[in-house]
Formats: sequence, C-alpha cells, structure tokens
Amino acid sequence: MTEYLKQILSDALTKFELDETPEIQLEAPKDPTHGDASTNLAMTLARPLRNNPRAIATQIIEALEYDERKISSVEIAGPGFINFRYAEDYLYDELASIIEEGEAFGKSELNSGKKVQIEFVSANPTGPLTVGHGRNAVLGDTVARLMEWTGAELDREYYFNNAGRQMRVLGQSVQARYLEILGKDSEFPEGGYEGEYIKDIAQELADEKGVALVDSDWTPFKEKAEQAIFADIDATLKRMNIHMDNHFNEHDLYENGDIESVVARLREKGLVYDADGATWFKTTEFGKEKDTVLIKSTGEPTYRLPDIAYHANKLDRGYDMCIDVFGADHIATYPDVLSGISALGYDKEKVDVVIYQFVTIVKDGKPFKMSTRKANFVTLDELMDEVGADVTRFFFLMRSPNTHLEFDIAQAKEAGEKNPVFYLQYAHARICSILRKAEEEYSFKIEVQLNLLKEDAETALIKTLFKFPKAIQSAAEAREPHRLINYLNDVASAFTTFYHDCRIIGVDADLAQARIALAKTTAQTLKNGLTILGITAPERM
RNA sequence: GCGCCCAUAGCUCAACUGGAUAGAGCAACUGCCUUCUAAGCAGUAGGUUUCAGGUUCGAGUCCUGAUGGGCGUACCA
Repeated sequence: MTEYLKQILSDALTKFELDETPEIQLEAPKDPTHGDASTNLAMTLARPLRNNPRAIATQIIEALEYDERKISSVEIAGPGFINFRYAEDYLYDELASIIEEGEAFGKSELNSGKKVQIEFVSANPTGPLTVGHGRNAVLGDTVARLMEWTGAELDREYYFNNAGRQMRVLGQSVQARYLEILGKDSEFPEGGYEGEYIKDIAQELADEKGVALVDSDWTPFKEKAEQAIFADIDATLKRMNIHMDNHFNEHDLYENGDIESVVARLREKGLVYDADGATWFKTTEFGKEKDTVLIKSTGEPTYRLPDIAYHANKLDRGYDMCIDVFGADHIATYPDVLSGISALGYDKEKVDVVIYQFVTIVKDGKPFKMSTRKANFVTLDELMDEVGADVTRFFFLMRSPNTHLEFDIAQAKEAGEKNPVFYLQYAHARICSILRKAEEEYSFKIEVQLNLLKEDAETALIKTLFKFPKAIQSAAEAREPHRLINYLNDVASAFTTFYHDCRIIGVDADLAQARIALAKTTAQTLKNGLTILGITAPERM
C-alpha cells in the first residue's frame, strides 16, 4: 500500500515543474481520525514552490489519480498533511492475503540474499552466565531472529578466550579447592574465583581422579573447569531458547597466523611502529588523541589486536554484515577495531555494533554490584528458576537497548502475574479457547465473507494486523526488539477491544465465520511475534 | 580534563529517527463477571519532556551551553 501511495503521489508530482523530486514520506497517523496513511509532502514542498502548504496540497490532490477500490478518501488537514483513508475492499483483500500467508505472515525480503553474522554472549568460561550476560544473550538472539524474518541468512557466533591470566587463576582456584577436599595443604590464589561452582568442579575431579592430580600443575584443572563451565553455559542458553551456530576460539587467530599478518599488514601501511619496547597502532590517524598499544612490551598482545584480527577474519568469511553485541563498557574499544579493519582495506560499514546499557540489579531494594570473581552474582539459571524463561527473555527485551535496565529481583519474582508478557500470551490463549469452542458450535462453508466485518473494532484490528511486517522491519533495522513488543501490545489491545465489542459465538454463522477468521489471524500474528521474541504462545492459561 | 550514553506522569519506560492534542504498564481512585478466559474492559487523576538559548512551516527528537547520573578514557579483558 505504501508503495502504491508513493507511486500515485509521484505521478501527481510530474504535473508540477520541479527541479528535483523530493522523497515521499508516508506514515501512519497516531490519531485514527487523521486517516490510515498520511504524507507531509505539501509541507516539504512549501519552500521550493514558495507557496503555502495547504494550497500545494490542494493542487496535489487535484492532480492525484487513485483506485477507489483501494482508497476511499483523500483529505487535507492541519498545516498541510494529506490524509488517505483505505477503502473497505482493500481491507478485505489484504486480510485474505494475510490469512493465506499463515505462519509466514510478517516475513519480508528486506535483507534477503544477505549473509549476516552476529556475535554475542561471548563470555569467557570463568563462571556461570549471570543476569548481566542475560541482556546480551537475549538481545543478540532476538536481533538474529528479526534479521532472519527479514530474509537474512544468519549465523550466531560465540567468541571466547580460554587462555590468559583469567583462565590460569580459574585453574588455580579449582586446584586449591581440589587439594582442600583431599585434605592436602593448599593456598587459594590471590584474586581467585570464590564461587560454589568451583568447589563442585573440584569435587567432580576428586571423584573421578582421586589423588592422581595432587602433584599436577594447574593445567588439567583449568581444562576441566573450562569444559564444565561451557557445558553449564550451553545448558543455560538452551534453556533460554538460544542456539549458537559457531564457537570461535581467540587462540585460533594465533595458530593460523592472523595476528601476525594483521600487524605486518598494518606495518606495511605505516600505521604501526615500535616504541618503549611495545608495538603501537597509530590511532591518531583516525582522530584519536593517543596511539594505542597493540603488543605490550612483555610480548603479549592487548585485546584490541585479536579483536581486529577477528573482525578481519569474519569479513574474510564473506559476510555482508557483522553485528556485535556489546555492553556499554566496550564502547571505547570498537572505534579502534573499525579503524583497524578499514586500514586493512575492509569496508567498516559492514560492521555494526549494538551497544546496550548496563543492567542494574536491584536486590532487597538496593543496587547490587556484581562480580564473577567474588561470586556476588545472580545467575541466569536462578532467575529462570524464579520467573521462567519467557519472563526472563521478555524483561530484557521490553526496553530500548540504549537505556539502563533496572532489574528488581524481588519485583521480577513477585510480578509474575502482572508481568506484561502475560498480556500477550493471555490474548493468544483466549483466542485459542474461543476457537476450540467455536469448532463445536458451528460447521462452516468453504467461502468466508470477510466483508461482513464492518464494526469499528473489527476494522481497527484488521488495520493493526497490516502493520506487522513493517514493525518487524523497523525493529530489525534499528536492532531494537522492543519496537516489536510495543507493536504486539497494540495487537493484543486491539483484539481485546474487538473481543468486548463483538461476540463470536452466538451470532449467525456467516458473521461468526468471518470473525473467527479474524481472530485466527490475530492469534497467528501474536504467535509469529512471540516466536521472534523467543517466547512461547500458550494455547491455554 | 577529554570522549560516549542518558535525563519524559509518583515509579519503570514508549513515542514509527523532525510531524497533528507526548502515550502505556505499575501505584491511586470510580464502575463492569448467570453470556466466547476478569491474567480482562471502560473511565478519573497525574506533564513547563532537567534548565537556558538556537535552527524552521513544526522540536521530547537536531545544534550550543549549563546541571545531574552511568560508562569509558591502562603496555587489564
């Protein structure tokens, strides 16, 4: 429809003498009395044509030729908006095609043919996933689903580092607990991991190997810990309905020579130099105040170097778009990565970073500072034990990534019944219940007469359903899943109004059949939307 | 000091990327279950969109400055 309106408007504009044709913007007015679609075209033309917007609007409308089967009226309103109203026939034709689409309704070709990779979670295996990782995980997975629904071919990747100081301390922490369990002398490492899960891992080792590891170094402890923690992380992700296609070990970038090659290539371009025993990247060339260390004087790379190599590696794999999901604490690092890859000759427009603000945990009414090392955290598993996976996912998605998310544990636990996710699920379950009853009451003809749907609540609901594909596209493009939630709330709300105003069971068979078709389509839309959010659509509640 | 993000109803947040009278959910108040699920619906109340300027037909949204908060600004990841 939007395309059609743009077409007829631009046809009308050919009758004006314009130096350049303006972009035609169409939007759905907030206030339904302003019609179903509207354009500010006359206002944007006011200046070039040196005429007042309402006069221009009048001329545009005079020049406009439209199909009365699609548009029932065109009006000028306010400062010069041109408002369109859909014809009833159009509504029924569209509804019929939505019914046809079924569980594919909402899909589009916006990103079709594009190979997209999204990297998210990427927590190193030092402990269970916490509520803090939850926002990253759910956001990444949902953006992935949105991209898939707009046609992209998508890979989900988990990037990790199982070497380095953190992992050594982890191994030593397990080692100390292991020795403790066997009653041997042990010294808990400085800054070691204090969580209970460390003891569990040590206990398992003691059960499996007995005293065989008493004289070992920390390596087997690290390996066991890594394996156990990854198994735990995978289980948590699975519980949240998240499946990774790939795990990428930072270590591979060293093994395959990518790290060295990146430094060499940058050096060739004169962007790398040695000073004070370290190797520096000339980030000043890219507008930064200071250059950045790539390799420390100890010979160890800083995290920026593998990050650059990793992104180069991704682009080498042929992705058209690579999306990273980062917490706000990484905000300073990605400009270096972008500088790095564009210096290497890659198109940095192909890397898109989704930054989300921190989750503030509120426990017992107070903000709660978390630390994996100190074992001060709330795990995602604990949270899901309390409120379930659906509520957990929904909670992380309902707000814009760009705003701080306050997660009140007590409220999340208590609020189960009042949580807005139930509003959507309830609407779905309610429709299913009606459909079950209706099947017993009626037997229907083959042909549905959708044109019997003439009540305000009915047409309003139909028009709301139309907006679904656009809601998905908007959420996908902005990488903001909460937009889809807002939309689904509109659907549920429009349905509830319909439910209260229009009975389904008890009216004559033809009308009942038309209303059932509408209810069914609403349920399908809710279900498709919830599927994108990774949330179940229950048939009974 | 410098950079990024944020500031909207008592609380938590929206506002389709500059559009028409700034909207929801909690919390408060008033109604509605012998009829398809009341986990619901209808209504009332609640706002100088932190402040001061600017840009234009039009600003919560853009630019400048101020104030308050978060995160960075390491040869930590």
